Amino acid sequence: MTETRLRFPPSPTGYLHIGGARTALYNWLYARQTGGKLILRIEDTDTGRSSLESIQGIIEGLEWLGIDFDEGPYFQTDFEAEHIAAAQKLLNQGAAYKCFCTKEELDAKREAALAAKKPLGYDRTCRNLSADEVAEKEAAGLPSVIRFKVPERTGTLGYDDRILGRIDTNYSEIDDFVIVRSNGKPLYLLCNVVDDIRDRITHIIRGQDHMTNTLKQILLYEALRAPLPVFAHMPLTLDTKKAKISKRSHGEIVAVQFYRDCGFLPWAFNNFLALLGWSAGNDQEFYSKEELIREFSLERINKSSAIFNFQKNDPKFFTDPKAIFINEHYLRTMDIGELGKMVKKELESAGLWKDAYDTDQKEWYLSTLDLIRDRFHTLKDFTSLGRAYFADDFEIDPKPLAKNVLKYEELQQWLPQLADRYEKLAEFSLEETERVARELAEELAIKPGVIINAMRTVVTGQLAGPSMFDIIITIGREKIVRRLRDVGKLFGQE
RNA sequence: GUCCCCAUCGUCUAGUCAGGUCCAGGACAUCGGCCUUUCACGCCGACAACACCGGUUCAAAUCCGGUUGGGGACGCCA
Repeated sequence: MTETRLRFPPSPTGYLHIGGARTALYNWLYARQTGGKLILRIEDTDTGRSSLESIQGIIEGLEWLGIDFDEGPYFQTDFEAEHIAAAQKLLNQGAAYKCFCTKEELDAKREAALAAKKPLGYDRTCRNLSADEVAEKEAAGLPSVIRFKVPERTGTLGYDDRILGRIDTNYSEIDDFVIVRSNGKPLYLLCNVVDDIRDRITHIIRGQDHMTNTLKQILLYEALRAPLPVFAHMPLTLDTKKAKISKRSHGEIVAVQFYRDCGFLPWAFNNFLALLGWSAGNDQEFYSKEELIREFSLERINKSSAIFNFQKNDPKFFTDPKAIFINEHYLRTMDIGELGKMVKKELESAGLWKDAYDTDQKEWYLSTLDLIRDRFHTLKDFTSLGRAYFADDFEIDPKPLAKNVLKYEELQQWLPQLADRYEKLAEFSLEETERVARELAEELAIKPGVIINAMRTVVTGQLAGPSMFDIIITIGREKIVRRLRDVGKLFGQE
């Protein structure tokens, strides 16, 4: 069997969004599974809309996800000569023709057809122009485009889609499409095929929005006498109103970059994306990279489109809840050393990183992460909710402040009292710190919870967290004592 | 308007090809409960779907037809 060769051909007109990322992922998965190659090709023939920043953003997005390619990036505009040569070849062999209809004429016809509720296709006005007529128009300086001449055939044109099954369409439904602009620049339908032929692409996995393009492109393959690749049209990703996801109408919530910036784990996001439209046929929902590569199959991709169920304005579920759930799962089960590297970057950019965390304090650093990660949703939480573990200048959440601290005036005496006892403790251990705290509560005839919860808020700034005495040991005697003694500050005193 | 694709809980889905084991299973979310110094995890439980109508069959979520609904395409964009 020949090597499988797949490609991901984004047009650099914006950032990488989740639909594109999912397409890239499925192509990558299939290439890796079959031991084939994945090619990145930047389709920048729309010079008006393509931008360098966009190219950069797309490559960064793929890098972040860990979707690596074997060839490229190639740039479509580098192969313009080939595209034009192909168009010329088609023209010479009578498979294409020059069309002198102006944009204005075509727009008017389209509008009229729309108004009359008639089909919108090109009416083939220029298809049967004689050589003399063409020469005459050219002599008059009229600009022309090159159109592909859809063969005059009865019956249907079809192909076997690896996801959808057999697809058949009447030839009469296919328009004579433009392959070269009047300014001489080749267009997508042609470029894409010429490049795929040159790159020896064997499998084209792309969105269902390309289905009509596929029909036209099959005709191009035939006219160019090239073997047909396998086609697989993936379901589209829709928004909660069931409209196609697009950069323009949805903004950052659909950008891969947004998830990177929100502290998602790259593999968790891939895992989520993979499940948006595919399942192995069982209940498994967490896959290692190796497992997913092994289990993935085109045939098990769903036919129906999937909704990216993102929410907004919710502090916890700021996107699809399932994406967050999967992220949380990886956050608390992944190798702690790996997590340490990721959190390091977060701490660094927050100015909280200490080099000792990589050396003397490495053990402390990793065990602290292990202690606090259970309650976190993203990598960002380590520097926000978890700030008190790495710095002294943390915020106190107003809610627990009112509920656990300000409610009891006497804490201004109790907590410093506890601090004194902790300071004198011979053995600053889990058991001893807990015993002393409970002892104090008993002496004061209050519930241990009052002391413990107040302590949590004062020491971590949070309403919730790990077991209080684990926190005490982790943060250490000195800081604990200081923070407990400073409780008065919270009551607005000095 | 024309053509194409699709149709199971709010969302992601299993089951559909090879009809019976499905008064439809799992997960997320939601709501209860347990656990607990808090919160989370975990565990237990609840809520919740075969779009509709016909046909075939002893039997249909599964096969067939139609209807409805949703999506996509119809560019000198990609």
